Amino acid sequence: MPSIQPIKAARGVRDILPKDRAAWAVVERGAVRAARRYGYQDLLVPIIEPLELIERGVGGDTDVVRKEMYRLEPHSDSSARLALRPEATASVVRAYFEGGLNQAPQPARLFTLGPMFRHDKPQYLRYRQFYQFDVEVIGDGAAPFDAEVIEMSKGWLTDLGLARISLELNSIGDQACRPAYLEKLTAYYRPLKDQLHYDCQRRIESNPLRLLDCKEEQCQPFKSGAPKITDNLCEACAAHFEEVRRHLDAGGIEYRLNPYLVRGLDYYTRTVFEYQHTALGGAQNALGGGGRYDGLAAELGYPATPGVGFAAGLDRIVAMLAEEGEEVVPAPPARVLVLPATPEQNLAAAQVGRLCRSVVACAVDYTSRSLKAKMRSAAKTGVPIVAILGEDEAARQVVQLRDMHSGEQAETSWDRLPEAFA
RNA sequence: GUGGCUAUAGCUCAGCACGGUUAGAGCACCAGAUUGUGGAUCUGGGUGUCGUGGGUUCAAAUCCCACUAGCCACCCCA
Repeated sequence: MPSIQPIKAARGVRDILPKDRAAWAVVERGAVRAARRYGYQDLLVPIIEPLELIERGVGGDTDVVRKEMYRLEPHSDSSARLALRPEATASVVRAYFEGGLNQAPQPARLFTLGPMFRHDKPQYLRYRQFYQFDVEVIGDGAAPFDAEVIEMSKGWLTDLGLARISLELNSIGDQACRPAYLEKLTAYYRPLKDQLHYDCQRRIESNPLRLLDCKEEQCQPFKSGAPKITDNLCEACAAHFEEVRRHLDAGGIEYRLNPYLVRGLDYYTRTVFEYQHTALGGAQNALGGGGRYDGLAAELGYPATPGVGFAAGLDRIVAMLAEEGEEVVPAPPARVLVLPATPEQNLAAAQVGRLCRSVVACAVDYTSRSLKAKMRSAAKTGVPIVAILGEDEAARQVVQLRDMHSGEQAETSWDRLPEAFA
C-alpha cells in the first residue's frame, strides 16, 4: 500500500561500509604516519570554498572548472558564490595565508585528508565524491622539497604494499621559459590544426600545453615531432629539475621521465609527477600526482610564494591494494558479548556490560531470541568471548565466560570481570 | 557531453526468442531438531507494485513505445 520508491544514494557517490572500512583505515593511517615521519602537520580546510578560489586556483580552461564543478545556489543575490572543492591545494594555500602560517618558520609542511567533489559521469573507480590525501610544502622553492614530497608519497604507497605502480616525472618550466616554448609548440601545431580533434584545435590557442597529453588517436602521430619542453627549459628551471633528479637518484627513487606529462590543473610550474597503476587502464590509471606551483599564491591574490604538493585518491589506492591481494581482516566489533538467557536477565546483562567496558569493548544481545540463536549469531560475528547470564547466574552475580575458539567455559564473578580481561 | 549493457525476493540471478496453471533457485535472515550453550547437517518460514507509465492482446515478467535509474566504456581526471 504505502509504496514509494526507496530513497537511494545520490548518483556517483557511495557508502564505505564497515566491512571495507578497515582497509580504508589502513590506508589513512599509513598516510598520516608517512606525513608525520617527515614532520608534516595536519590541518582541516572547508569543503565549501568561494567559487573564485577554485576557478583561479585550478584554472579556467581545465575540465574540472569547465564542466565538473558543483556550484552552490546562492542564498541571495548579495551572498558569495560558493562551490564544493574539487581538490585541496588552493584551499590549503589560502589557509596558509589566512591562518598566518606564512609568519611561522618557513616552509610550512602540511597535510590533510578529506572528500573532493567533481561532477563527472560515474564509472569504475570514478566517483563524484572521492577522497584524497593531500600534502603541501609552502614557502620555499628549493628543489629538495620537490624530491621530499615525491619520496614521502612513494614511501607511503610502497609501505602499504603496492608494487605495481610507476612514477612519471617531468618539468614544465616557469614564467621565464614557458612562454617561448609555447610559441614554438603552437607554431608546430598550427599548420596541423585540421588534423587534430575538436578539443585540441581549441587548445592550440587556449591551453597549448595540454596538446601534449591528448589521448585521442588522431592526435598521436604529431606528438613525436613536437618540440619537447625539457629541451626548452631556461637555465634556472633546468638546474632545478636536475637537482630534483639528483635527490631522487640519491634516495633510490625510481622514476620514468615523461616529456608529455602535463597534469590536468593549470597551476603547476617546473616539477610535475604522477603515480600510475599497471592494473588500471585508460585515463583512469592515475592514483595520484602533484608538482610545484610557484605562481598559485599570486594567482589567488596573495604575495608570490612558492609551493610544492601531492594528492592521491584513496578510493583507487584501496581498490588497488585489494587487486594486489593485500587483505585487511576487520577486527570483531567487540571482544566480549553478553548473552542474557532470557529477557528476564536484560537488566543484569546491562550491568555486566558496564563492568566489562571499563577494560574491553563489550556488547550485549538484548534480542528476544533463544540462547541457541544468540550463540549462533555470536559465532558469526566472530566475537572471541561470550558471557552467558541465566537466572541462576544473575542471582549469584556471576557469568559463564566462554572462549568461542576453544569452547572452554568458566564461571567468573562480576567483581572479577575487569581483571579477567586485563 | 557521446556510446553500450542492465532493471524479477534483502542480495546474486533464472524465467522472457515459442505471451496462458498459485513467478522460481541459491545466499542471507528467522524459527525448530527434549530440559539455558555456537559455526556442520536436517526441517520449516516469501503476496515480490516482475523499475515507472502507456500500448498490442481474451490474456503481458514475457511483445512494442516512452521515461527513469544503475552499471560499464570514451573524453578527462583521483
